Amino acid sequence: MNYWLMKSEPDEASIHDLQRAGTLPWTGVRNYQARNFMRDDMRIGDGVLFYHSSCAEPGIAGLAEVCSAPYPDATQFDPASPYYDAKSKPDAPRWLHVDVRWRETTRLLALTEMRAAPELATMRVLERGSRLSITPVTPEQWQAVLRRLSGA
DNA sequence: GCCAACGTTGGC
DNA sequence: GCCAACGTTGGC
Repeated sequence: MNYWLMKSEPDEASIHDLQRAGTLPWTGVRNYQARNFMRDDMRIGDGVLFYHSSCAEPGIAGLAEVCSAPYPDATQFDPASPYYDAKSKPDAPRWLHVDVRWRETTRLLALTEMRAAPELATMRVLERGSRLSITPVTPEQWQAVLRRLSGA
């Protein structure tokens, strides 16, 4: 069992969108490191910290879980999609993704609070210059986030 | 394989 | 909108 932090712009897909939909395909990842995490290291049932980015109040907005094996991202073959990749061929898809299932919409654990929390200081997403949309989370970090969200 | 130019991310 | 950080591209 692994844990992850996954960034989404709430304008594109918020935790509320995920709650409504139940599950969503995590389309649009166009970074090799993030893709490799999904392709090589994610397992069904892995825990996901759902993070809102590029918005007024960035931070962790809920909990989710990986609910599919990796499979090709259809948007890479769609010329009308902003995620279209002309160099990717259907017989050798370059981009793939997993599906994610809603678990809980939490209070917002704001980025400012995350930065101020000593027990979260090691989180990859907080590293200077970190832009990766998917980062691994340790079991200790996961537990620390849950403790903080439960107000303990 | 180097590396400059360029593009993107994302907080502020 | 700014800009630091960093990934990607492409000429050589």
